[in-house]
Amino acid sequence: MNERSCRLVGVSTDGRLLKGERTRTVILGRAADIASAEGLEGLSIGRLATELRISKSGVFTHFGSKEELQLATVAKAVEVFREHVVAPALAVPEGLGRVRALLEAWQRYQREPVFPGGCFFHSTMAEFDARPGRVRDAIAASQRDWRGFLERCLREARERGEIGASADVPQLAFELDALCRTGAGHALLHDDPSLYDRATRAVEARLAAVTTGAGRDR
Amino acid sequence: MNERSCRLVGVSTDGRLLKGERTRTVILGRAADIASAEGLEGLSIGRLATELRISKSGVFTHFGSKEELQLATVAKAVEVFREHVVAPALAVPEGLGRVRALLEAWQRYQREPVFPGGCFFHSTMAEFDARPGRVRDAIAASQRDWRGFLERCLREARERGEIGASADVPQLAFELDALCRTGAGHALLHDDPSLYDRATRAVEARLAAVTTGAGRDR
DNA sequence: TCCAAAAAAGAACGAACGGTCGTACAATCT
DNA sequence: AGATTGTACGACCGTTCGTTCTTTTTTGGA
Repeated sequence: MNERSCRLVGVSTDGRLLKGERTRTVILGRAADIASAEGLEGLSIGRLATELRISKSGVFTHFGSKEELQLATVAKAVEVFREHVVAPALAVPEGLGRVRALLEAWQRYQREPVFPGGCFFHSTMAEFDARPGRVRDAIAASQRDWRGFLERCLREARERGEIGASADVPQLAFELDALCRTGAGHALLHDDPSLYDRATRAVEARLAAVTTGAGRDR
Repeated sequence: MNERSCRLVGVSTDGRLLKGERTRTVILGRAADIASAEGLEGLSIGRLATELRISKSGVFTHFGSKEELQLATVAKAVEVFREHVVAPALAVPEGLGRVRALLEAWQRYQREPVFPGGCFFHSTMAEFDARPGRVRDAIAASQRDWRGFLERCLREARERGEIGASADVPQLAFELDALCRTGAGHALLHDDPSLYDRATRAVEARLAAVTTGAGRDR
Protein backbone atom coordinates (compact mmCIF):
# COMPACT_ATOMS: atom_id res chain seq x y z
CA MET A 1 0.00 0.00 0.00
CA ASN A 2 1.46 3.35 -1.00
CA GLU A 3 0.90 6.52 0.95
CA ARG A 4 -1.77 7.82 -1.33
CA SER A 5 -4.00 4.79 -1.28
CA CYS A 6 -4.08 4.43 2.48
CA ARG A 7 -4.90 8.01 3.33
CA LEU A 8 -7.59 8.06 5.97
CA VAL A 9 -10.89 9.87 5.58
CA GLY A 10 -10.99 13.11 7.49
CA VAL A 11 -7.23 13.54 7.40
CA SER A 12 -5.54 16.20 5.30
CA THR A 13 -2.40 15.72 3.21
CA ASP A 14 -0.07 16.97 5.92
CA GLY A 15 -1.58 14.52 8.41
CA ARG A 16 -3.65 17.02 10.37
CA LEU A 17 -7.27 16.33 11.10
CA LEU A 18 -9.80 17.94 8.81
CA LYS A 19 -12.12 20.47 10.38
CA GLY A 20 -15.14 18.19 10.15
CA GLU A 21 -13.33 15.41 11.93
CA ARG A 22 -12.42 17.75 14.75
CA THR A 23 -15.99 18.90 15.35
CA ARG A 24 -17.11 15.31 15.15
CA THR A 25 -14.71 14.52 17.96
CA VAL A 26 -15.99 17.44 20.02
CA ILE A 27 -19.58 16.33 19.50
CA LEU A 28 -18.85 12.76 20.50
CA GLY A 29 -16.99 13.85 23.61
CA ARG A 30 -19.98 15.76 24.82
CA ALA A 31 -22.34 13.02 23.66
CA ALA A 32 -20.53 10.42 25.75
CA ASP A 33 -20.67 12.69 28.79
CA ILE A 34 -24.39 13.26 28.43
CA ALA A 35 -25.14 9.62 27.75
CA SER A 36 -23.22 8.47 30.81
CA ALA A 37 -25.54 10.53 32.98
CA GLU A 38 -28.81 10.51 31.09
CA GLY A 39 -28.56 7.51 28.85
CA LEU A 40 -28.20 7.11 25.11
CA GLU A 41 -31.90 7.81 24.66
CA GLY A 42 -31.65 10.93 26.79
CA LEU A 43 -29.13 12.14 24.27
CA SER A 44 -30.72 14.51 21.76
CA ILE A 45 -29.37 16.18 18.68
CA GLY A 46 -31.01 19.49 19.51
CA ARG A 47 -29.50 19.58 22.94
CA LEU A 48 -26.04 18.73 21.66
CA ALA A 49 -26.37 21.56 19.14
CA THR A 50 -27.43 24.09 21.77
CA GLU A 51 -24.74 23.17 24.26
CA LEU A 52 -21.99 23.18 21.66
CA ARG A 53 -23.38 26.22 19.88
CA ILE A 54 -23.64 24.41 16.58
CA SER A 55 -26.74 24.29 14.45
CA LYS A 56 -28.91 21.23 14.79
CA SER A 57 -28.32 20.23 11.20
CA GLY A 58 -24.63 20.83 11.73
CA VAL A 59 -24.66 18.10 14.33
CA PHE A 60 -26.98 15.87 12.38
CA THR A 61 -24.91 15.90 9.19
CA HIS A 62 -22.03 14.14 10.91
CA PHE A 63 -24.09 11.06 11.67
CA GLY A 64 -27.15 10.92 9.45
CA SER A 65 -29.41 9.40 12.05
CA LYS A 66 -29.81 9.23 15.76
CA GLU A 67 -28.94 5.56 15.84
CA GLU A 68 -25.65 6.29 14.08
CA LEU A 69 -24.95 8.99 16.62
CA GLN A 70 -25.59 6.51 19.40
CA LEU A 71 -23.32 3.93 17.80
CA ALA A 72 -20.57 6.48 17.32
CA THR A 73 -20.98 7.53 20.94
CA VAL A 74 -20.55 3.95 22.09
CA ALA A 75 -17.40 3.67 19.96
CA LYS A 76 -16.08 6.89 21.47
CA ALA A 77 -16.76 5.61 24.98
CA VAL A 78 -14.89 2.40 24.18
CA GLU A 79 -11.94 4.52 23.10
CA VAL A 80 -12.00 6.50 26.35
CA PHE A 81 -12.34 3.32 28.38
CA ARG A 82 -9.36 1.74 26.64
CA GLU A 83 -7.27 4.81 27.24
CA HIS A 84 -8.08 5.12 30.94
CA VAL A 85 -8.37 1.49 31.97
CA VAL A 86 -6.81 -0.93 29.52
CA ALA A 87 -3.75 1.09 28.54
CA PRO A 88 -2.45 1.62 32.12
CA ALA A 89 -2.77 -2.11 32.72
CA LEU A 90 -0.87 -2.96 29.56
CA ALA A 91 2.00 -0.83 30.86
CA VAL A 92 2.45 -3.36 33.67
CA PRO A 93 4.04 -6.78 33.06
CA GLU A 94 1.71 -9.74 32.61
CA GLY A 95 0.55 -11.60 35.68
CA LEU A 96 -1.18 -10.82 38.93
CA GLY A 97 0.38 -7.36 38.91
CA ARG A 98 -1.40 -6.53 35.69
CA VAL A 99 -4.69 -7.85 37.06
CA ARG A 100 -4.30 -5.56 40.06
CA ALA A 101 -3.33 -2.63 37.85
CA LEU A 102 -6.35 -3.24 35.66
CA LEU A 103 -8.81 -3.33 38.53
CA GLU A 104 -7.23 -0.29 40.14
CA ALA A 105 -7.37 1.65 36.90
CA TRP A 106 -10.98 0.67 36.48
CA GLN A 107 -11.93 1.86 39.90
CA ARG A 108 -9.99 5.06 39.47
CA TYR A 109 -11.75 5.69 36.16
CA GLN A 110 -15.11 5.24 37.86
CA ARG A 111 -14.30 7.62 40.70
CA GLU A 112 -12.51 10.42 38.91
CA PRO A 113 -14.97 10.63 37.17
CA VAL A 114 -13.91 10.41 33.58
CA PHE A 115 -17.61 10.53 32.72
CA PRO A 116 -19.88 12.76 34.81
CA GLY A 117 -22.49 10.03 35.10
CA GLY A 118 -20.17 7.29 36.34
CA CYS A 119 -19.17 4.48 34.07
CA PHE A 120 -20.67 4.96 30.63
CA PHE A 121 -21.20 1.25 30.21
CA HIS A 122 -22.85 0.68 33.53
CA SER A 123 -25.53 3.18 32.56
CA THR A 124 -26.02 2.11 28.99
CA MET A 125 -25.95 -1.63 29.62
CA ALA A 126 -28.86 -1.33 31.99
CA GLU A 127 -30.61 0.95 29.54
CA PHE A 128 -30.35 -1.37 26.56
CA ASP A 129 -30.29 -4.83 28.05
CA ALA A 130 -33.95 -5.36 27.21
CA ARG A 131 -34.07 -3.36 23.99
CA PRO A 132 -33.01 -5.18 20.83
CA GLY A 133 -31.18 -3.39 18.05
CA ARG A 134 -27.78 -2.36 16.79
CA VAL A 135 -27.00 -0.17 19.75
CA ARG A 136 -27.56 -2.99 22.18
CA ASP A 137 -25.42 -5.29 20.03
CA ALA A 138 -22.58 -2.76 20.09
CA ILE A 139 -22.81 -2.40 23.85
CA ALA A 140 -22.92 -6.16 24.32
CA ALA A 141 -19.91 -6.60 22.06
CA SER A 142 -17.86 -4.03 23.95
CA GLN A 143 -18.83 -5.74 27.17
CA ARG A 144 -17.65 -9.09 25.81
CA ASP A 145 -14.38 -7.48 24.77
CA TRP A 146 -13.83 -6.06 28.20
CA ARG A 147 -14.60 -9.31 29.94
CA GLY A 148 -12.39 -11.14 27.48
CA PHE A 149 -9.49 -8.90 28.34
CA LEU A 150 -10.05 -9.32 32.07
CA GLU A 151 -10.14 -13.08 31.61
CA ARG A 152 -6.97 -13.00 29.54
CA CYS A 153 -5.16 -11.12 32.30
CA LEU A 154 -6.39 -13.59 34.90
CA ARG A 155 -5.34 -16.53 32.74
CA GLU A 156 -1.85 -15.09 32.36
CA ALA A 157 -1.60 -14.80 36.14
CA ARG A 158 -2.76 -18.38 36.50
CA GLU A 159 -0.25 -19.62 33.94
CA ARG A 160 2.44 -17.91 35.97
CA GLY A 161 1.27 -19.78 39.04
CA GLU A 162 0.34 -16.61 40.87
CA ILE A 163 -3.27 -17.67 40.94
CA GLY A 164 -4.35 -21.18 41.91
CA ALA A 165 -4.42 -23.61 38.98
CA SER A 166 -7.96 -24.64 39.90
CA ALA A 167 -9.30 -21.11 39.72
CA ASP A 168 -12.33 -20.74 37.46
CA VAL A 169 -11.28 -17.74 35.36
CA PRO A 170 -14.59 -16.80 33.69
CA GLN A 171 -16.40 -17.13 37.00
CA LEU A 172 -13.77 -15.04 38.74
CA ALA A 173 -13.93 -12.39 36.03
CA PHE A 174 -17.70 -12.26 36.36
CA GLU A 175 -17.47 -11.75 40.10
CA LEU A 176 -14.79 -9.07 39.97
CA ASP A 177 -16.75 -7.27 37.30
CA ALA A 178 -19.97 -7.46 39.32
CA LEU A 179 -18.37 -6.13 42.48
CA CYS A 180 -16.62 -3.14 40.89
CA ARG A 181 -19.58 -2.23 38.75
CA THR A 182 -22.13 -2.35 41.53
CA GLY A 183 -19.92 -0.48 43.98
CA ALA A 184 -19.64 2.44 41.63
CA GLY A 185 -23.34 2.44 40.87
CA HIS A 186 -24.31 2.46 44.54
CA ALA A 187 -21.78 5.13 45.39
CA LEU A 188 -23.36 7.38 42.80
CA LEU A 189 -26.96 6.59 43.68
CA HIS A 190 -26.48 7.17 47.39
CA ASP A 191 -23.89 9.85 46.95
CA ASP A 192 -21.64 7.93 49.32
CA PRO A 193 -18.02 7.45 48.22
CA SER A 194 -17.43 4.87 50.94
CA LEU A 195 -19.32 2.43 48.73
CA TYR A 196 -16.40 2.52 46.31
CA ASP A 197 -14.25 1.18 49.13
CA ARG A 198 -16.70 -1.62 49.72
CA ALA A 199 -16.09 -2.77 46.17
CA THR A 200 -12.34 -2.41 46.62
CA ARG A 201 -12.42 -4.53 49.75
CA ALA A 202 -14.52 -7.21 48.08
CA VAL A 203 -12.17 -7.37 45.10
CA GLU A 204 -9.19 -7.54 47.41
CA ALA A 205 -10.68 -10.44 49.34
CA ARG A 206 -11.69 -12.26 46.19
CA LEU A 207 -8.20 -11.98 44.74
CA ALA A 208 -6.55 -12.95 48.03
CA ALA A 209 -8.63 -16.12 48.08
CA VAL A 210 -7.15 -17.37 44.81
CA THR A 211 -3.62 -15.99 45.14
CA THR A 212 -0.92 -18.63 45.63
CA GLY A 213 2.28 -18.31 47.63
CA ALA A 214 4.07 -17.49 44.39
CA GLY A 215 1.64 -14.67 43.77
CA ARG A 216 2.12 -13.18 47.21
CA ASP A 217 5.91 -13.26 47.01
CA ARG A 218 6.25 -10.83 44.14
CA MET B 1 -59.56 6.54 65.21
CA ASN B 2 -63.11 5.67 64.32
CA GLU B 3 -64.11 4.03 61.07
CA ARG B 4 -65.24 7.19 59.41
CA SER B 5 -62.09 9.25 60.00
CA CYS B 6 -59.69 6.62 58.70
CA ARG B 7 -61.45 5.92 55.42
CA LEU B 8 -58.96 5.64 52.64
CA VAL B 9 -59.11 7.66 49.48
CA GLY B 10 -60.34 5.67 46.53
CA VAL B 11 -62.32 3.28 48.68
CA SER B 12 -66.10 3.38 48.86
CA THR B 13 -68.14 3.11 52.04
CA ASP B 14 -68.67 -0.60 51.65
CA GLY B 15 -64.94 -1.20 51.28
CA ARG B 16 -64.82 -1.84 47.52
CA LEU B 17 -62.32 -0.03 45.36
CA LEU B 18 -63.61 2.99 43.52
CA LYS B 19 -63.54 2.72 39.76
CA GLY B 20 -60.80 5.31 39.46
CA GLU B 21 -58.62 3.37 41.82
CA ARG B 22 -58.98 0.26 39.70
CA THR B 23 -57.89 2.00 36.48
CA ARG B 24 -55.06 3.61 38.39
CA THR B 25 -53.88 0.13 39.31
CA VAL B 26 -54.13 -1.00 35.70
CA ILE B 27 -52.15 2.01 34.53
CA LEU B 28 -49.40 1.48 37.09
CA GLY B 29 -49.09 -2.18 36.24
CA ARG B 30 -48.40 -1.35 32.65
CA ALA B 31 -46.22 1.60 33.61
CA ALA B 32 -43.96 -0.61 35.72
CA ASP B 33 -43.66 -3.09 32.86
CA ILE B 34 -42.67 -0.41 30.39
CA ALA B 35 -40.27 1.27 32.78
CA SER B 36 -38.47 -1.98 33.55
CA ALA B 37 -37.60 -2.32 29.87
CA GLU B 38 -37.33 1.25 28.66
CA GLY B 39 -36.71 3.25 31.80
CA LEU B 40 -38.83 5.71 33.74
CA GLU B 41 -38.02 8.42 31.21
CA GLY B 42 -38.99 6.16 28.35
CA LEU B 43 -42.39 6.00 29.96
CA SER B 44 -44.79 8.40 28.29
CA ILE B 45 -48.33 9.36 29.13
CA GLY B 46 -49.42 9.25 25.52
CA ARG B 47 -48.08 5.77 25.02
CA LEU B 48 -49.74 4.48 28.16
CA ALA B 49 -53.00 5.97 26.93
CA THR B 50 -52.71 4.37 23.50
CA GLU B 51 -51.79 0.93 24.79
CA LEU B 52 -54.50 0.88 27.42
CA ARG B 53 -57.04 2.52 25.13
CA ILE B 54 -57.66 5.35 27.55
CA SER B 55 -57.52 9.00 26.59
CA LYS B 56 -54.28 10.81 27.34
CA SER B 57 -55.99 13.14 29.77
CA GLY B 58 -57.68 10.14 31.37
CA VAL B 59 -54.23 8.84 32.26
CA PHE B 60 -52.91 12.24 33.18
CA THR B 61 -55.71 13.05 35.64
CA HIS B 62 -54.63 10.22 37.92
CA PHE B 63 -51.21 11.67 38.54
CA GLY B 64 -51.11 15.36 37.69
CA SER B 65 -47.56 15.33 36.37
CA LYS B 66 -45.11 12.97 34.82
CA GLU B 67 -42.93 13.04 37.92
CA GLU B 68 -45.87 11.92 40.05
CA LEU B 69 -46.52 9.12 37.58
CA GLN B 70 -42.89 8.06 37.90
CA LEU B 71 -43.05 8.15 41.68
CA ALA B 72 -46.26 6.12 41.71
CA THR B 73 -44.65 3.64 39.34
CA VAL B 74 -41.70 3.22 41.68
CA ALA B 75 -44.10 2.62 44.56
CA LYS B 76 -45.96 0.05 42.50
CA ALA B 77 -42.73 -1.73 41.65
CA VAL B 78 -41.77 -1.82 45.32
CA GLU B 79 -45.10 -3.49 46.01
CA VAL B 80 -44.52 -6.11 43.32
CA PHE B 81 -40.98 -6.72 44.57
CA ARG B 82 -42.20 -7.21 48.14
CA GLU B 83 -44.82 -9.63 47.00
CA HIS B 84 -42.49 -11.74 44.86
CA VAL B 85 -39.26 -11.60 46.85
CA VAL B 86 -39.74 -10.46 50.43
CA ALA B 87 -43.01 -12.25 51.19
CA PRO B 88 -41.79 -15.76 50.22
CA ALA B 89 -38.75 -15.25 52.43
CA LEU B 90 -40.84 -14.16 55.38
CA ALA B 91 -42.75 -17.42 55.08
CA VAL B 92 -39.55 -19.26 56.04
CA PRO B 93 -38.24 -19.26 59.64
CA GLU B 94 -35.49 -16.79 60.52
CA GLY B 95 -31.90 -17.80 59.97
CA LEU B 96 -29.78 -19.07 57.13
CA GLY B 97 -32.81 -20.79 55.63
CA ARG B 98 -34.54 -17.45 55.21
CA VAL B 99 -31.43 -15.92 53.66
CA ARG B 100 -31.38 -18.74 51.12
CA ALA B 101 -35.11 -18.40 50.49
CA LEU B 102 -34.71 -14.69 49.97
CA LEU B 103 -31.90 -15.01 47.45
CA GLU B 104 -33.68 -17.80 45.64
CA ALA B 105 -36.88 -15.79 45.43
CA TRP B 106 -34.93 -12.82 44.13
CA GLN B 107 -33.31 -14.84 41.39
CA ARG B 108 -36.60 -16.47 40.50
CA TYR B 109 -38.23 -13.05 40.26
CA GLN B 110 -35.49 -11.88 37.92
CA ARG B 111 -35.78 -14.89 35.63
CA GLU B 112 -39.51 -15.37 35.44
CA PRO B 113 -39.63 -12.53 34.50
CA VAL B 114 -42.07 -10.66 36.66
CA PHE B 115 -41.13 -7.55 34.70
CA PRO B 116 -40.45 -7.90 30.98
CA GLY B 117 -37.30 -5.80 31.24
CA GLY B 118 -35.67 -7.75 34.05
CA CYS B 119 -35.49 -6.30 37.52
CA PHE B 120 -37.27 -2.95 37.60
CA PHE B 121 -34.75 -1.58 40.06
CA HIS B 122 -31.68 -2.68 38.20
CA SER B 123 -32.82 -0.63 35.22
CA THR B 124 -34.02 2.42 37.07
CA MET B 125 -31.10 2.63 39.50
CA ALA B 126 -28.65 2.91 36.67
CA GLU B 127 -30.95 5.39 34.94
CA PHE B 128 -31.25 7.75 37.90
CA ASP B 129 -28.01 7.33 39.80
CA ALA B 130 -26.61 10.52 38.32
CA ARG B 131 -29.85 12.47 38.06
CA PRO B 132 -30.93 14.34 41.21
CA GLY B 133 -34.59 14.71 42.09
CA ARG B 134 -37.47 13.11 43.88
CA VAL B 135 -37.53 10.05 41.66
CA ARG B 136 -33.92 9.25 42.38
CA ASP B 137 -34.54 9.75 46.08
CA ALA B 138 -37.43 7.30 45.97
CA ILE B 139 -35.34 4.72 44.13
CA ALA B 140 -32.44 5.19 46.53
CA ALA B 141 -34.76 4.82 49.52
CA SER B 142 -36.26 1.60 48.18
CA GLN B 143 -32.77 0.30 47.57
CA ARG B 144 -31.79 1.09 51.16
CA ASP B 145 -34.90 -0.71 52.37
CA TRP B 146 -34.05 -3.78 50.38
CA ARG B 147 -30.48 -3.87 51.55
CA GLY B 148 -31.63 -3.27 55.11
CA PHE B 149 -33.87 -6.30 54.89
CA LEU B 150 -31.13 -8.46 53.43
CA GLU B 151 -28.79 -7.37 56.21
CA ARG B 152 -31.42 -8.09 58.84
CA CYS B 153 -31.83 -11.63 57.52
CA LEU B 154 -28.08 -12.16 57.53
CA ARG B 155 -27.80 -10.79 61.07
CA GLU B 156 -30.48 -13.16 62.27
CA ALA B 157 -28.54 -16.05 60.77
CA ARG B 158 -25.40 -14.83 62.46
CA GLU B 159 -27.11 -14.51 65.82
CA ARG B 160 -28.23 -18.11 65.44
CA GLY B 161 -24.63 -19.11 64.87
CA GLU B 162 -25.31 -20.36 61.36
CA ILE B 163 -23.00 -17.76 59.95
CA GLY B 164 -19.58 -17.03 61.41
CA ALA B 165 -19.63 -14.44 64.21
CA SER B 166 -16.89 -12.49 62.50
CA ALA B 167 -18.84 -12.11 59.27
CA ASP B 168 -19.16 -8.51 58.07
CA VAL B 169 -22.88 -8.36 57.39
CA PRO B 170 -23.12 -5.09 55.39
CA GLN B 171 -20.16 -6.12 53.27
CA LEU B 172 -21.67 -9.55 52.69
CA ALA B 173 -25.02 -8.02 51.78
CA PHE B 174 -23.31 -5.72 49.30
CA GLU B 175 -21.54 -8.61 47.64
CA LEU B 176 -24.59 -10.86 47.39
CA ASP B 177 -26.57 -7.96 45.98
CA ALA B 178 -23.88 -7.16 43.42
CA LEU B 179 -23.58 -10.74 42.21
CA CYS B 180 -27.31 -11.38 41.75
CA ARG B 181 -27.96 -8.02 40.19
CA THR B 182 -25.14 -8.23 37.67
CA GLY B 183 -25.88 -11.81 36.75
CA ALA B 184 -29.40 -10.91 35.74
CA GLY B 185 -28.28 -7.86 33.84
CA HIS B 186 -25.70 -9.78 31.84
CA ALA B 187 -28.09 -12.63 31.14
CA LEU B 188 -30.49 -10.15 29.61
CA LEU B 189 -27.90 -8.16 27.68
CA HIS B 190 -26.29 -11.21 26.12
CA ASP B 191 -29.49 -13.18 25.96
CA ASP B 192 -27.72 -16.01 27.72
CA PRO B 193 -29.59 -17.62 30.64
CA SER B 194 -26.46 -19.44 31.77
CA LEU B 195 -25.30 -16.14 33.22
CA TYR B 196 -28.03 -16.43 35.81
CA ASP B 197 -26.37 -19.64 36.97
CA ARG B 198 -23.05 -17.86 37.23
CA ALA B 199 -24.64 -15.55 39.79
CA THR B 200 -26.22 -18.48 41.60
CA ARG B 201 -22.88 -20.24 41.84
CA ALA B 202 -21.15 -17.12 43.11
CA VAL B 203 -23.80 -16.58 45.77
CA GLU B 204 -23.59 -20.21 46.79
CA ALA B 205 -19.82 -20.00 47.19
CA ARG B 206 -20.02 -16.75 49.08
CA LEU B 207 -22.54 -18.17 51.52
CA ALA B 208 -20.63 -21.42 51.92
CA ALA B 209 -17.54 -19.44 52.89
CA VAL B 210 -19.27 -17.89 55.92
CA THR B 211 -21.50 -20.80 56.93
CA THR B 212 -20.56 -22.49 60.20
CA GLY B 213 -20.95 -26.14 61.10
CA ALA B 214 -24.20 -25.25 62.84
CA GLY B 215 -25.46 -23.65 59.63
CA ARG B 216 -24.64 -26.71 57.55
CA ASP B 217 -26.31 -29.12 59.96
CA ARG B 218 -29.80 -27.77 59.56
C1' DT C 1 -5.25 33.17 -5.63
C1' DC C 2 -8.89 30.45 -7.25
C1' DC C 3 -12.20 26.70 -7.12
C1' DA C 4 -14.24 22.49 -5.97
C1' DA C 5 -15.42 20.15 -2.04
C1' DA C 6 -16.53 20.00 2.62
C1' DA C 7 -18.89 21.84 6.43
C1' DA C 8 -22.20 24.42 8.65
C1' DA C 9 -26.40 27.09 8.79
C1' DG C 10 -31.16 27.78 8.27
C1' DA C 11 -35.86 26.84 7.52
C1' DA C 12 -39.36 23.66 7.61
C1' DC C 13 -41.77 19.03 8.21
C1' DG C 14 -44.78 15.71 10.83
C1' DA C 15 -44.95 13.36 14.97
C1' DA C 16 -44.74 12.98 19.78
C1' DC C 17 -43.96 15.11 24.06
C1' DG C 18 -46.05 16.97 28.83
C1' DG C 19 -49.67 19.63 30.14
C1' DT C 20 -54.39 22.53 30.37
C1' DC C 21 -59.05 23.24 29.64
C1' DG C 22 -64.13 22.79 29.67
C1' DT C 23 -67.43 19.33 29.29
C1' DA C 24 -70.17 15.00 29.68
C1' DC C 25 -71.29 11.00 31.80
C1' DA C 26 -71.36 7.65 35.60
C1' DA C 27 -70.67 6.21 40.13
C1' DT C 28 -71.37 7.27 44.86
C1' DC C 29 -73.26 9.33 48.97
C1' DT C 30 -77.21 11.53 51.52
C1' DA D 1 -84.40 10.24 44.02
C1' DG D 2 -81.63 13.98 43.99
C1' DA D 3 -77.27 16.15 44.80
C1' DT D 4 -72.52 15.57 44.45
C1' DT D 5 -68.35 13.91 43.49
C1' DG D 6 -65.25 11.09 40.64
C1' DT D 7 -63.80 9.83 36.21
C1' DA D 8 -62.85 10.14 31.52
C1' DC D 9 -63.09 12.52 27.26
C1' DG D 10 -61.43 15.40 23.06
C1' DA D 11 -59.52 19.47 21.57
C1' DC D 12 -55.70 22.19 21.94
C1' DC D 13 -51.40 24.72 23.89
C1' DG D 14 -46.28 25.36 23.24
C1' DT D 15 -42.13 22.70 22.89
C1' DT D 16 -38.98 19.40 21.38
C1' DC D 17 -38.08 15.41 18.85
C1' DG D 18 -35.63 13.29 14.46
C1' DT D 19 -35.26 14.25 9.81
C1' DT D 20 -35.22 16.49 5.14
C1' DC D 21 -34.23 20.02 2.33
C1' DT D 22 -31.73 24.25 0.23
C1' DT D 23 -28.48 27.75 0.81
C1' DT D 24 -24.43 29.89 2.54
C1' DT D 25 -19.87 29.88 4.43
C1' DT D 26 -15.46 27.88 5.24
C1' DT D 27 -11.69 25.14 4.09
C1' DG D 28 -7.79 22.93 1.94
C1' DG D 29 -5.20 21.71 -2.17
C1' DA D 30 -3.48 23.09 -6.83
